[in-house]
Amino acid sequence: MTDNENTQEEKINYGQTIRLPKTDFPRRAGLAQKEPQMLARWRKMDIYEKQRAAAKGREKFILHYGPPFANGHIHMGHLLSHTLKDIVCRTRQMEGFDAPLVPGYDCHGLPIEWKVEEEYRSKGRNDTKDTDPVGFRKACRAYAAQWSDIQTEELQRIGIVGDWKNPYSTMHKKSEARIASEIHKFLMNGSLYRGSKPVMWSIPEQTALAEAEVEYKDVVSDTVTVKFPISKGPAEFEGASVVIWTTTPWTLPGNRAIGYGDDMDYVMIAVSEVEDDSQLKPGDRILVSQVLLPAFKTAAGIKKATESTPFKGSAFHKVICRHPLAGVAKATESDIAAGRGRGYDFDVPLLAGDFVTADAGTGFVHIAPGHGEDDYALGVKYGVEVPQTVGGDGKYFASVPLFAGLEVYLPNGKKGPANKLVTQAIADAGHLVAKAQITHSYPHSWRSKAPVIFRNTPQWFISMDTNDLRKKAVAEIAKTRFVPERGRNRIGSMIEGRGDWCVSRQRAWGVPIAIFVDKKSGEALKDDAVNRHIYEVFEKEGSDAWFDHPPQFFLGDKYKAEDFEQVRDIIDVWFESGSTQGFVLEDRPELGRPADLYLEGSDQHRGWFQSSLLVGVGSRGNAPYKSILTHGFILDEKGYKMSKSAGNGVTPVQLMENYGADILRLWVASSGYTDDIKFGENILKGHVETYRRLRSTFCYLLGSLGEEFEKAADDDLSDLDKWILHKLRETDGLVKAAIADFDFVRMMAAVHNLCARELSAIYFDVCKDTLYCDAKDSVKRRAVLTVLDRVFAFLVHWLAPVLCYTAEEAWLAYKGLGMDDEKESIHLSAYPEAPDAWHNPALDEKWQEILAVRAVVTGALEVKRGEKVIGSALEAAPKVYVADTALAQILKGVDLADICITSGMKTESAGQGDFSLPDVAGISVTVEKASGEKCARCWKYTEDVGADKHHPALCARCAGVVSKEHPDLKAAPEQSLMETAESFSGKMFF
RNA sequence: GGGCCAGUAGCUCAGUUGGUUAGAGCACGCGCUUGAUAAGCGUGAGGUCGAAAGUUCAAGUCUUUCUUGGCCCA
Repeated sequence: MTDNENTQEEKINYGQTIRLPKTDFPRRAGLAQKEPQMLARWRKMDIYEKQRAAAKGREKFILHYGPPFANGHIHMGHLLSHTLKDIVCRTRQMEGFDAPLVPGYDCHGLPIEWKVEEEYRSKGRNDTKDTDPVGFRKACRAYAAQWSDIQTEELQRIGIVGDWKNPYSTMHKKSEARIASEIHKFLMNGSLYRGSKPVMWSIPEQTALAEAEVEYKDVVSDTVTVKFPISKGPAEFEGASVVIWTTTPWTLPGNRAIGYGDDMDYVMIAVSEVEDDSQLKPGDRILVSQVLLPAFKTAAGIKKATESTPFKGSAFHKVICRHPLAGVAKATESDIAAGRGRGYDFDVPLLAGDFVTADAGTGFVHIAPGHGEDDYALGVKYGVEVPQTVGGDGKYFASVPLFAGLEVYLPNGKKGPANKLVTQAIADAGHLVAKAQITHSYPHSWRSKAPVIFRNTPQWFISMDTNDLRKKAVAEIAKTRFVPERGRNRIGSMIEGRGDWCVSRQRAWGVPIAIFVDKKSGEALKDDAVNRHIYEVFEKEGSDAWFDHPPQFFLGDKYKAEDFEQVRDIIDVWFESGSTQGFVLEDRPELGRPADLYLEGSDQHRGWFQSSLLVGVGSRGNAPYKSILTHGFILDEKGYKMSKSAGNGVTPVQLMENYGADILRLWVASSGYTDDIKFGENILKGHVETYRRLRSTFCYLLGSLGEEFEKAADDDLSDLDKWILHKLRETDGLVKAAIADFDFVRMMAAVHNLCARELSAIYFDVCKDTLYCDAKDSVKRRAVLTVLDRVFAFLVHWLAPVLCYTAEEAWLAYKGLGMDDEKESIHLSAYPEAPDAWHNPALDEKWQEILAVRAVVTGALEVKRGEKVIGSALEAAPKVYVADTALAQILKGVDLADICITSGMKTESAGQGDFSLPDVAGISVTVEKASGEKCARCWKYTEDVGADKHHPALCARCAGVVSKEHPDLKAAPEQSLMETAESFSGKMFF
């Protein structure tokens, strides 16, 4: 080689003659900037409407969207739930269903009522929800509307495709009319009844309070220990007394039972010596918890007593006591007329309660069913009377013997005389054992700071059993598909164990229980005509009408308003949400009932899934859904519950601005929603890496597919090409199966694995030489391009439901369209078909063997690379020793050098190479350096470099291609490189 | 306190009816390439499967207890 030749060769940059991938689809995503543009384009082209039009007449897949509460910005939970809904709808739509999504908002309810009250106060307004209910409701409506709009923006930013121009709302007039009429259905079929229930009640505010409206503060309370003499029971208990301890003596007139623990240990003591100031006498026999006995003796002033052997609480089964005030109240005629003639002469049964503990007191719990949750539940369970003893004004009702009209608490929230007088009465009756004071935590009104009382109030209930609601609901659960399956058990046990549904709330912001009660009979008015009238008025005016018009307006001519009480309670918001099956599924023409799927967080087993089931079964006889999908909750990176501060610290909106919605969507799709999901920026960063791989796969495909080419015939595909088609079909099968199971982790894993293993590491790598260096129109090259085209088609569709922005971007790049296009969208496209002809398990098996050989070769190359014998694999020409003749035959049929990207390859049937892998038996490899020279264009070492005198630096193959495709380009000194490059720029790639 | 559920490499997940040495991708270390280059390829190291006991020839898988965490209740 002379110096002159060298100079000439260096002038030709053959790199200009190879076809490197080229595309406008950038490797760096820039999602935060690009996504809003894409979103604007989708809105402009009205993608949702286009989807509907494209899918018109197709079988429907109906996901019923549960309404988020219109109060505040969206949080990570919304992101999870909505993204899952979106992925479900998009996959079904691509499968060929018409999958509409109608979003909606839950607009009524306490939190909004609160916020508006707060606004009223901060503005110093004098009107309240009581003085101007309609004005107050208007303010609530405006508040909910404002947040609905904000959430609409935020949810769309995630990429949720749905009817955002026309969402449903629980506060629409039609919705309110429907909600009221759903209640009427329960009224008419006899399931709705008026009962009573203890609620937390604030006397200064004259209102019931929800758990969220109370705060617990330490207060000093009077405590009393009281004897209840046993009146009926086993002989050994005769003459003995049970003792209870309570911090609310004022509830003792409401006592109707005593709770004990079945498995707790009790003793009977006989008092023999007492302190001077003790209320007990020698000879008294007392039943008390064994562990609490020492404390009891101290409290009661007992010096000496004998103890029985301990026994279990189950011994108290069917034991009856007398009330400590029995026989004290004398019945007058007016007492008898008022229904209190018995005084306190009733049985006080001992009942087993699982809430009884030996933590404090005596091991017996005083049960006043009108004054506590446990008490009420236990009372109802055993059919014990639930007396009403204290009114909303904090005074005992006139019907309460001895204490009628007495104040428990004063209107200013201070203690009334009740505790003192009740205690005195019991002492007078000889049943007070001890009194004291303790400091303990007690609920107070969050607003007035006054202590609350538990009091029984009239409420409206839907019976679980009158019309077999429970039984039918359980039967419907058996017919429903649950994803994951354990949801069935969870909701089932809740339905089986739950009490009647309390649907009334003493609130201002919601739909009223629009019914009338006959003042004489106390019965609710059941008249279809009245109900219809109410419905029609609500439909026209909204449920504000209930507070706007006089009762007579609704009652019509048939009834007189003065004979009826207009119920002004508000319907439980859960009942409203349960009614969406009416005003959304049934009323929206594009939807239908039952829905194919309800999808929400697992907390909705008690919430929406249950309320929808009960409304559906109670009014229509069946469940409103065919299947239920539940997802877990979002935890922080350590697996702990998201704290408020952390939750507020990172909002989906901020994350989308930093990472892009597609990254978050990928995180959702890649996380197993059947359990709780951990979230944090480090976790997100992991998914960013996955995104990069997927994106760079798109990038490479688009770069290769940018040119026009004639598709190759099936017969022209190589075995490797066909194997990729087999893998494509196989992956498609995995994707479709995963979609059927709503298992998006599996779906993404299948797609990502294909990209990383078969495509990037094998096919793309192996085919580079063909794509870059072979003649443009060579069959081999066109075959690869044909396969890549298929690969792109599948990949972009597989990913579109998850990476909705990126897939669209890739799709537009593929079609050569820009953002100004308003017709094309991957989201209007269906999954491509993978022909059965691609299925080729025999070929797959063959390639598994070939790839095993490849693994040995790359292993051997790695050793030589470590020894600095070679750098690039193209510097090597390994010898492969194959003992197995069948495998040797297979290897003969393929170009193993190409597959291993080496310059040469020899296979030997006998002998032993230097390197082998324990997992691959019968294969060994010796790496030798490739002979010949390095081709300046394809970089392979071949013996035929320099065969073409015009291109002395090229191998025969490359020289042929260059001569044909670039006839002007010769190793001629007068032609400049730059001119050459310009002469084929433009036609080369596009 | 009760009901339901979960705990497999640093991270995200597989692990079929109990059956060889528990897998994948990502991250990490090392090397190659510099013609997918804020890319690509190869290769290596990482797990007492939350803990303990039990059943079994054999346990990530079945049983019990404990522990940590979650949801819903009380």
